[in-house]
Amino acid sequence: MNQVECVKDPNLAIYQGLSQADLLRKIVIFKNLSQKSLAIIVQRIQTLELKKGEQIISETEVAKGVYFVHSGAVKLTKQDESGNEIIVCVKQTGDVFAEACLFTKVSEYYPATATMLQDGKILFLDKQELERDLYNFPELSLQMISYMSDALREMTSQLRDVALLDVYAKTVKTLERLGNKFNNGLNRWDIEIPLTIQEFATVVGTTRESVSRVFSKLKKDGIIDMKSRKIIIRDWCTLCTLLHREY
Amino acid sequence: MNQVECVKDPNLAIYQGLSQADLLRKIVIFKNLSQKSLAIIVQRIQTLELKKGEQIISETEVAKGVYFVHSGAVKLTKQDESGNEIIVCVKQTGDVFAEACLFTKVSEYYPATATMLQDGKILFLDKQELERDLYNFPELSLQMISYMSDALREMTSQLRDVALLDVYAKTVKTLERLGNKFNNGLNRWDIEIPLTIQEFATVVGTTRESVSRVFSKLKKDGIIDMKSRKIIIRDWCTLCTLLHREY
DNA sequence: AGAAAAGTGTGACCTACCGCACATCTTTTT
DNA sequence: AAAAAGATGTGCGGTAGGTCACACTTTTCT
Repeated sequence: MNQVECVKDPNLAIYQGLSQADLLRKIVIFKNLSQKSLAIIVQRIQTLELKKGEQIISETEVAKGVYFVHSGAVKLTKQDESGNEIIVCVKQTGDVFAEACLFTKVSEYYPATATMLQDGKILFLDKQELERDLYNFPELSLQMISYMSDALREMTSQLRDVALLDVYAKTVKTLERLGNKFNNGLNRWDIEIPLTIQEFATVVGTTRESVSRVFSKLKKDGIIDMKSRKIIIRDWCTLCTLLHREY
Repeated sequence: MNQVECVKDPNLAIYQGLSQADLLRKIVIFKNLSQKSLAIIVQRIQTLELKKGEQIISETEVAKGVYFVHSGAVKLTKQDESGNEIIVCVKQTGDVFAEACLFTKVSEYYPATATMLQDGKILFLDKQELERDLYNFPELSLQMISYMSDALREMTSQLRDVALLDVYAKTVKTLERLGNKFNNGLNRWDIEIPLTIQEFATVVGTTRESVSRVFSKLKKDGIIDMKSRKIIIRDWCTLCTLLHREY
């Protein structure tokens, strides 16, 4: 684990078979795969170094493969006809995205647009090659099914929240959800979410202004804070009580 | 809110031996499985005959297995704390549900509540047994991944619609979506959707009254109709143009 | 068939929140 | 360091759509 973080020159990793296997270990669905199986897959992986704001894939583009977040964070967005945007999901180190393009017909588009929220490394694997790997390594298939189970489950909860809750409740819930996701170091204090209020609003499914108003209150209570275009959760404990206390 | 009168009788499970292999062929993920593999799985399948309105699983219940719709239709719902309900998804002949419980920890709940919309046969397979089958039959895993891909993709679109569209647009889109789903016989005319307006409203994520108002217009234009607590789409072609014409 | 239960249609409020406007604050660029 | 670009805070209508109320229709039950 420490070795992974020690890679100084990213380009070096691309040519060193072994160290790239370590890159893959960061991805949940590869974590428990045997060294042998991994070695085979590694050869086909492409690594992309991307900067904040750069677009990885677009929902208007034919799906070519599946992506993995090695480092940094990624937002997945969808638009309606009039250009309004919603962030469907935020992906983080270890996550997979565009997995919904697997086993679809070749002309199918990507399910969403993906954009970097922070600088980071993204791994790419061609659709057909991953499909073959899934066939050859049953453990990998199971991991994938497990991962998709979680994704589906989370998405149904999100759908319920978006449809039923008011802006205040949705905002707090989204803070909890993303807070959990970005609580890397297990430090319960000062969790950073790399989103602006504008972006956060599109996760919640509301307007910038509405979120801003809710945030004003939360800031006053010392629960959250903002610094350099990130949201910082200062008081996780209180945050989690907001919705559960009786009215 | 309105509690469902649940008559769940496990004794209704019928074991029908070999002819059950044919039952399984109706399910998308089993369709292309070899006769041999299928024969093994069949032995563990349980069949439930259920009536309209009967509850199959609840989101407050520990997940025991995965279900398949042999006939009839099923709604999957979630509730928030105050009892408001949303229909997350409607499942039909060939579909799978509760698949999100695969490979989760044993104490995990079902992701949603499932209730019959029409009389029908539901097949059940124990979670652990299906997990083992997935490991043993790679083709089955691939089918499952493919199915979950579609589910994920559809869900992201639905999330976008719920968050961004107004009631009119959401209603029409939902009619299109469900129309496609229930257009069994490929007859483009008179597609029946086995939902009341009340239920339909919870799919759309709005109130009964709002849907009723939109439906009034659509009925006046001869696009839809209602008969015996079903929605009937009379003019599919016009329905599909409603949202796409310029304003 | 008749009663009870469930679902529907529509008008009249009422309110949450969207959209606009504009000032202010923060970050990036040059 | 100044300028430009971007993000945020907040007041103020306007309105889509939620809520309530009640009459009416359709389905189910006995």
